[in-house]
Amino acid sequence: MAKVDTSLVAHLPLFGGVKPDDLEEILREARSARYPRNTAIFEQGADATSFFLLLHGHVRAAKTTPTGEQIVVRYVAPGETFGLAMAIGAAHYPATALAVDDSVVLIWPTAAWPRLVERFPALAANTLQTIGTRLQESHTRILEMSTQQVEQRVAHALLRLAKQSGRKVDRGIEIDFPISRQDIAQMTGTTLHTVSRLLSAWEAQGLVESGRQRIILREPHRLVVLAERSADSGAT
Amino acid sequence: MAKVDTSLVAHLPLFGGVKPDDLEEILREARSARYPRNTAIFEQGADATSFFLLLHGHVRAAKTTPTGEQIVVRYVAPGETFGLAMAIGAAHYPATALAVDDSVVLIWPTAAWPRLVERFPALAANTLQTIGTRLQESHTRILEMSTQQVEQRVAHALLRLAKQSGRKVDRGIEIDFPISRQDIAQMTGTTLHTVSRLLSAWEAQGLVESGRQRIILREPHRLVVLAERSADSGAT
DNA sequence: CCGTCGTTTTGCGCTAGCGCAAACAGGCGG
DNA sequence: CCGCCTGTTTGCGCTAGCGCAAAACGACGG
Repeated sequence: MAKVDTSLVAHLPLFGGVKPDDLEEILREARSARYPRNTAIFEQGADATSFFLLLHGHVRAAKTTPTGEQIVVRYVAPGETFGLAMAIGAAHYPATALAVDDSVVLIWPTAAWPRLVERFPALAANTLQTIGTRLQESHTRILEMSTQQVEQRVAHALLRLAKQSGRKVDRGIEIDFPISRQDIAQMTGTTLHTVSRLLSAWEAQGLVESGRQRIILREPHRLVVLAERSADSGAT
Repeated sequence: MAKVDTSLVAHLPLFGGVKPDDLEEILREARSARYPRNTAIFEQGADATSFFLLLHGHVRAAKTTPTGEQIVVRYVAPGETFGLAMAIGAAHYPATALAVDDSVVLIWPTAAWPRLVERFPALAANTLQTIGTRLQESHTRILEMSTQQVEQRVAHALLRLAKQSGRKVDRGIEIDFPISRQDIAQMTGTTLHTVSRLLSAWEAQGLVESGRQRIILREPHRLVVLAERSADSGAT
């Protein structure tokens, strides 16, 4: 079904140390699918029947509390895997995945994972690496939430998004997918109101330029300074 | 050097699916060491020369910011691995490990990991599982920090500690290692003052009993109720 | 038994950021 | 072109929890 050229994915971390022929075999087990903007790829709590590799687009992974509050776990960029519930021994997806942009993914059945790992141990090693990196990032996020003010956290979040999915435009660096104030609030543990106020203030200072689900960093360097600042003085 | 009986560790998750003979071989590569209470096992930022398996005692993994603030990443219980920097592709330890109680650990040189994984792929799979679980827990913690009040977070933290390392005593469940108000604050993203106030209030209500680096949950069930509560009424 | 040091308790004032509410704006479908 | 829907902005008041400070406590070594 899926006719994916190996050269498109061979360089991805997931396939590091995998021989071309093997890669071909691995890809044979996958199918590809397209998800239009704002469609769910899987829901939190659903059976983890598949795992995914994002080829194009952007996906938001979000976790919901029993009472309905949400946090954004991460944004998935092209080339990254997601929905790896099985690799970590979970039978159900721990989060919801939503295509925030028209997206194309490769899909493997969860059931294929044990066999693949046995035949190609590099997959396990690479995945371990990936998950480990994410764990690190989670810890960093916890550290930030524990020790930094909202302003610093939001600045860091924007800088990270720009680094991961920034597109150079004439005015600066634009975050390359639709993202709302609410989303940013859910990444940083604050409210959309506070994010809105911050962005307004930053816009007035020429630090950013933003609109509906759209943010451009005009002066990344000044934003870095702001993000680094510990807990002192106010506006310029 | 280390004469560790395989039967002591064979049942641990890390060695799931490893044959007894293989286990013997794996253990031959390890040495054991004892760390007295309040000694560092490794420091954040140091070269990740070894990885560890805790046999007895308790270890606190903590991360420090450039400005000196700390958070507790987790408490390691006997049977758990720690210092897995290499498995996740980090050359340096991302946190500091401190023996909070007299502790005994098995130590493998980081350099042995690739070879071990190659010979015993189950190790990689098991470690992936472990790291995956920790990632989940991190996300849960982020969710809590984003959506819950301090009181709920502290209650959850205590319940988790009790579950992981609780010892049944006549009065209730005691957390089985020395832990200060400050430590709990660093686990929940608050201050030792606030934790102290909460514990005082809970003690007055007979929920807990506590002293210097010592906490006993007297009414775990009522604490669960408290932890679950969303954001409403006050004291009894 | 006493002194010392780390931990805990508690009071008090303050403020970052939340919560609510209402107005506003931009893009899309009809 | 109009109306609607979703996202954004902004004002206002409030409070959870922080930060500082000081005192009390308790364990341990000498």
